[in-house]
Amino acid sequence: MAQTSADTPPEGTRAALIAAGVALFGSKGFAATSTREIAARAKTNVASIAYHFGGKDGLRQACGAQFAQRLTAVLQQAPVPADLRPDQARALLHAGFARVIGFILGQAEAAEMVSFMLREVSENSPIVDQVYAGFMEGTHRNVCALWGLASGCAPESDAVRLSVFSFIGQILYFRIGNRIVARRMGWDALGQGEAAQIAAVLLVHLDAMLGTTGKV
Amino acid sequence: MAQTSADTPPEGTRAALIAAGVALFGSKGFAATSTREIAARAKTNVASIAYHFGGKDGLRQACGAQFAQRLTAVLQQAPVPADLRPDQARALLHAGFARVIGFILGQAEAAEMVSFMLREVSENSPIVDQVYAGFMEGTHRNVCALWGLASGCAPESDAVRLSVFSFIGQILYFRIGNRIVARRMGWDALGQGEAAQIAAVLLVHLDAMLGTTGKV
DNA sequence: CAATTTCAATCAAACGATTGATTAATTCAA
DNA sequence: TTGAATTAATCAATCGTTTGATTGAAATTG
Repeated sequence: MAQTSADTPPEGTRAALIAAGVALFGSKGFAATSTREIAARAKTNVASIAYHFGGKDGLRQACGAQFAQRLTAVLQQAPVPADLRPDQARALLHAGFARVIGFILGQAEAAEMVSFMLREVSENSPIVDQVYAGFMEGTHRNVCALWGLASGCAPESDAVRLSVFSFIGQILYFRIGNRIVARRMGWDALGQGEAAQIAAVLLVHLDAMLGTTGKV
Repeated sequence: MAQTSADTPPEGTRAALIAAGVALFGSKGFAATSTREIAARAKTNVASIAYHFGGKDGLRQACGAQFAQRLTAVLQQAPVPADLRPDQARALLHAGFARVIGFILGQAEAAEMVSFMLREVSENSPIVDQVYAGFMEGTHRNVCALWGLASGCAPESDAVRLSVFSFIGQILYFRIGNRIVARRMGWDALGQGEAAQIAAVLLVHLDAMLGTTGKV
């Protein structure tokens, strides 16, 4: 077993395999990616996969773990003070979502990560359970707390929880369907400038949705 | 040849193979689905795939074609009159989206279809080109026309086009991430009742977004 | 200090299993 | 009888995994 400190910094073969795994699993799919192709991209031997992760499935799990770890770092969520004024909560939502949108739509790294997790979700993979319990639910709960304060609704009400999901869905759609959007918009690709333009529209939607949450 | 009218249950080997293909490609992915598994589900022989579609890739294309055909039938879009009043346009948007949401979130058939096309999109498959040119762009343009009339903005403005994409993204997210949503909401699954609850929230968002489109 | 052992890590090569595709024979309806 | 449709059997290619050998740097020993 690898006794290297499996942590943040560059690490060598193990990290290279995970990076190759996320990229290839994300773009081609788990089953469509051969272990030989992963090893080639990571500039190592096929047997390294079995050595470091026990097999192709082990590498898949490691990719899922790195997903949660990386996204947790981006979110850097702080506990929500309960005595926040609505405008303060709204400002925090704006800032937080602006950072998330910038990452999801602006960073090439995010494209691979989202694609990878998207596949896991649609295959109902056990990795999704880990990621959900590990950070998805907590993150969603925190956002709901802010959304509730900003909109004047109960944070855990159905309306708030569903609205938060809806807004996240808007962000992810532009990441997943970026080629379709780019074609329809006449863009060459979804780069930094286009991401900023989308972010501006989405933040307007955020205000609009906050103003009507719970008005069913 | 089997050229009878398209119905729900098996109508022939060809239709059974397409149905099996959409279901399996959608849930497991194209590469992860073997031709033998497809044949078994369609209750026929492996060689039937090559006979009817020329091979596995031919079946994939046929599945894509059926996707466009089926969704076109659901959308049943009529040309948009140019002299529509804003409230009439808004009413048409409400009705149309309500029907689409009901189909996407309420029909089990839609789950397979969306999963199938989702994979094609994230693999940047040539099938996406056909579906985009065949009906995606035209449909989006029609919705933009209504959205522009209802919001008072130019139909082909960046704000309108991006807002329409955003709203579609909300719908698709609940279809794709239905298991995550269900878990967070405490639901057993996403059934008819839950779909109606989501639809209510989304239609509120529609009004909210229509009111602020172009107010960047 | 030098010689030896230990061990994580990587490699080329090979394994059995499964893949999509093909073939020739057979069935079935008109 | 004829042509379309289906079948069982087989093909080469590729899959994930395993194996035994090799490396170089620590750890141990004399």
